[in-house]
Order: sequence, then structure tokens, then C-alpha cells
Amino acid sequence: MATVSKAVNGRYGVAPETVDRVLSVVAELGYESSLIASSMRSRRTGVIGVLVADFEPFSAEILKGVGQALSASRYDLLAYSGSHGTAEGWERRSLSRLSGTLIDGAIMVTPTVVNVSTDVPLVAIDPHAGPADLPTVECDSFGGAHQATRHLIELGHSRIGFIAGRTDLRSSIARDAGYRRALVNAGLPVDPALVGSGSYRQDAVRVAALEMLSRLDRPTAIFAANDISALEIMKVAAELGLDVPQDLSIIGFDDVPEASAATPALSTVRQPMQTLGAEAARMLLSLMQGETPAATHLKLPTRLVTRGTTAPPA
Amino acid sequence: MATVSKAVNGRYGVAPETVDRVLSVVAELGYESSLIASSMRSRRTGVIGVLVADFEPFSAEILKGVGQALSASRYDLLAYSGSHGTAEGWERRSLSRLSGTLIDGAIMVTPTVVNVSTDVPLVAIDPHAGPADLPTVECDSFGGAHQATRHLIELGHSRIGFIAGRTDLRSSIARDAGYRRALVNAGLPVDPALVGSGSYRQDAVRVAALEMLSRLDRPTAIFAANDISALEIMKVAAELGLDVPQDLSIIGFDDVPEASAATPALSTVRQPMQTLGAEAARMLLSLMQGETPAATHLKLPTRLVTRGTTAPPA
DNA sequence: TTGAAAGCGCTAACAG
DNA sequence: CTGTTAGCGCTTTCAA
Repeated sequence: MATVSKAVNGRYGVAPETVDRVLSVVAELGYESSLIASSMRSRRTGVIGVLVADFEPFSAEILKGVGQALSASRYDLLAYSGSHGTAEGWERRSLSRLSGTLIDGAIMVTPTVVNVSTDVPLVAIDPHAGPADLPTVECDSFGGAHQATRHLIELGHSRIGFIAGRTDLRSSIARDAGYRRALVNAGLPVDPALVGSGSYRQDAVRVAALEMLSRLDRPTAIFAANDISALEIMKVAAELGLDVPQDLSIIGFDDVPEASAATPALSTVRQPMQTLGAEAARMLLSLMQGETPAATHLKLPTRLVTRGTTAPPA
Repeated sequence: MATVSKAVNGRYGVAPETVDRVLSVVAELGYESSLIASSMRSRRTGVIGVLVADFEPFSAEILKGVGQALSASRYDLLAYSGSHGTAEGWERRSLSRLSGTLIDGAIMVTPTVVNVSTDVPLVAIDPHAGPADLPTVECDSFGGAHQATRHLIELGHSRIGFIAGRTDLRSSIARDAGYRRALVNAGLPVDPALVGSGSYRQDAVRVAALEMLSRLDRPTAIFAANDISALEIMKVAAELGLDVPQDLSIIGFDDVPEASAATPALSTVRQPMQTLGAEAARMLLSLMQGETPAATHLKLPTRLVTRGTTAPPA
């Protein structure tokens, strides 16, 4: 049994003809060692884990990027979605369940907690607010939000709403700040009635958008903290009989593939999601080799993409 | 130790106060049982696996659909990409490595083999050619390809090329057949010089497209077996100085989000990828409950979506 | 109701 | 070079 293990794994100390014999039988039987059982003993598996709450458009893009960066390496990629029930702390749970055994390193996407203790290297994409001593990869949310809001102002809008995202994410807070800064810079007041909380959840966005757009002094433009929220606002606007962009301009954030597929195509702030994933993978790889990466807090640039949902106010 | 296990898993036969004490310590310590170790003994994990070659746009859409269908269930979702090195048979390898232990059921996306023996229920999406005794979910490739080709004919094209996909997939063969049938029905010849093999791989598509478009009697339209191929053809056309759709019409297949994001937006045959994933998940779930699903071979409809890459020949 | 023992499939250490 | 033994972290008997 031990000999078979050595032969299969190419360990030193087995007679060449024994190796041949073992491998031929292995091939004949179609045997594959159980990843689980071997990981249990050896602690090294050659598998990298990506922990996500759901497979929604954003994490799907991240996954594509991680996969590309890893395709040249010898690592397999395992994506795990285990947010069931526990809205918070899913990544802690997933991590304890997988790490130490199944995966050699992990990437968390939009985690709900600041710190997690693990025995494996860990990188966070779009990290939690608060002082993370974790390596992180994110985009320039402040700059993107600022640019989006300023663009709306330059179009002539002065009543500009904002639907905020998950307030526990650093990126969401920065988008909120970027929005406010742009208003202030333009000498425009920040009306609390024009700031809704969406939490990146469609139901919450719907409620907030419905309320904001039913006001007599409704905004003529809304900036949403992500595309999913913006897409939901488009739906609400349609139901309310508001024409986009005639009666209401909308800008999202992310530029997930669904944004450009919408009708009209969504104006948004593009963040390089696949690059985010690829950079996180590269950082993780170097961490796993015991190196200290040059930068452990990457911030990638964003870019405004104007499409069909933005226009001057009527 | 055994008592803790029972308490954590809610097994019968532990004193209520013991359960309380155990759970409070568990909470305090932040303990989570290792998925790996428990799966090793108990054979049931509450995890469903999706096996993919890569995280490319098509499998990403499938994943979104599976995730949606599973979000109401108590199952966690694990996506595994392990096609490294072995271009063929990756799913057999992944499956033996994961099943019997880590996952309770699996969905294979565009598998490279007909049959695999497992001890867990298994559903194939976009299955392999050949007589599969496996439950399958796929789309109407023949109808879609036929419709796409007929549309090109109706636009006035008579020299219509085809870049084929992976010849081991049932869907690819059906798309080839649909293309030919449409030509024959219209009384048009099938010119072997206008059929290239792309295998869904960008490099192969590039070679085939380059050759086809460099001919003196080059086609005025090309139907590609999937969007990734069509997008690559657009690139090649641009390099050759051909205007799309002026000099060359292109139709893809799938309608991945990237298709509508392209410039010009890609005309394509839409297949309901997320529904494919969701249906596969539903089928798997019922299989796992020991039921016999009503239909074990689902075929979902496709629909032509005309966008910016199709026009009458110049 | 609790805890001791066996064992899931494998690999590492060591004896033969 | 080969085979025996121990044990990874858990769950499941089964005896106390």
C-alpha cells in the first residue's frame, strides 16, 4: 500500500519496474487517489480555494480572473459558496471547514468579517472595512464614485440620489464618500432624503428606490453603489413610468457583463474585476511560496463608462 | 470527543445541559468541524459539486444558474476546475478525487467522456456525443444553428462559412448539422473550404478564420459554433481590415454576457445557460433523493438574437 | 448518557 | 527497496 502511494506520487525509493507495474495497474483500474484522504495526511493538496457568498456576476468575474492566473500554475481551483443561513461570517465557516486540509491557500471575495485566523495564506478581494492586517486587492472606489457623480453634475443634474451598498465593505464606504465629496466640491447640498440604503440586495434596493422616486422632489439622477443595484433601479423606474435616461439618469458601479447587456445599456464605473482576481491569485501564490509580496494592498484604477442611461436632465 | 460530535450534529442521546455547554464552548472557540474529516467518515456532506474544465463565460453562467437553484436548498455549492495537463478525462479525475467523500452529487459541464462510474448521482450539461446513459441537460443546438444559418441566407448571403466546435460534444455536432441542413434546404452547396475546425479554442479558431478569410472567394458571412469563437473571428476580421458587418456578417452561439458587450454587439443564438444550470441542479436534487425525475434528458429551446454583426452582403 | 475504540483512504516514518 | 505501523479529524458503533 505504501509502495503504491510512493509510486503514484513519484516518491524516491521504489524500484523502476515496481513503479511501472503499479502505474500500469493504476491506469487499467482508472484509479485516482482521493483528494480528501490524501489532504488529510499530507496537508498539501495543490488546490487553491476561492470563497464566495454566492455565484453572482461580480464573483463570477473574479473567478474568471483567478482561473486565468492559475491556469499556468499547477494548482487546481476550487470555488466554494457556503453562505447558507448565516448571512455573516460565512467565510469564517467555509475557511475552517476547508483549510488546514483541503486547500493550500484561499481568496475571500467581499468578506463579512475583518480578520480570520487560518493556517493557510489568505488574500481578500474587496475587503471588509476596519483595520485589516490581511493582504487585500481592491479598486479605487472613491475615485470612481467621485467621477461618476461629477459626470452627472456636469450633465446638469443637481438633485442626485445615491443608493448605498453593504456598509461593512471598505469599498462601499469609499463610494459613499466619493459621492458626497463630488457634491460638496460642486457646492451642492447633500440631501439625506436622497441617500438610500440598498445593501447590494435587490429587495432593499427596490424599497429605497421606490421611496426615493415617489417623492415630489425626486432626484433626476441616481448613482448606485453597484450594477446589480443600478439594474434594479432601472426596473423600478420602468414600473413607475419613468423614462431612462429622459426622466432619470442612472450610473452603476462594476461594469459586470450584465450592465452592457441591459436595455438601455447601463452607464457605469468600470472596475477591472478579472484583473482583481488575477492579482489576488498572484499575490496568494507568492505568499504560499513564503515570499513577501512587494505590495500587499493593491488598489486598481476605475474608469467611467458612459452608455445609454445617462443624459442631461429634461 | 464523541459527545461533542453528537452535540454539534444534533444527534440523539446527549443530555440537554451537555449540549448547551458544548455549544457555548464551540461558539466561544469559533470551532467549525472540518468538512474533510467528517466527509471521510460519514459519506454525507451536504455539498454539491460542479465540475468544469475552466471558469470561462459559459461555465460561469451555468454556475450562476446552479447557485440560484440551490440557494433555497440546504446544499453548499463547490465548483472545481481541475483540467490541468490532461485535456481529456479531467472530469473523471476530478470526480474520483471528490466523490464518494466530499460531494453528495455532481454536475459535469461539457464533459470530455461519455460515461463515468461514480457512487454519487451525476448530471451532465451539454453532454458528450455518444450514447450517454447519464441524465443530461442541453439546448436545441440543431434548431439554433439552423435558424442562424437561415437568417444569413435570408439576408442574402450565399457563401456562408462555419467554424465548428469541439467535435466530441453532442451540441457541436448538432450545430454542424443544423448549418448544413439550412444550406441544403436553401439549395446552396456545402463548400468544404468554408468549414473550419475551431474546437472552441481561440488559437485554432484564429488559424481557421485566417485561412478562410484570406481566400479569394472568402465567405461573406460566418456562423461560429460558440460566442468565444465568434469573438475571435471578429478580431481576425478587424486585423484583416474587414468591416463587420459590412464586409463580413458573424453569428455566434450561446449569448454569453461578453457577446452583447462586444463592439459591435454580437448577433448570436441565445441558449438559456442559467436555466440549464438550474434545471440540472433540480434534476440532481431529485436524483439524490432517490426519485426518478420525470425527464432525464432535457432539451431547452434556443432563440436567434440579431445585433450588430449581421447585415446583407455588400 | 457518556466515553472508548474502530476506522474512513491515505501518506510518513520506520523496521525489515 | 518493500511492507508494517501510526495517525490526519472526525463519526459511529458499542460497552460502561
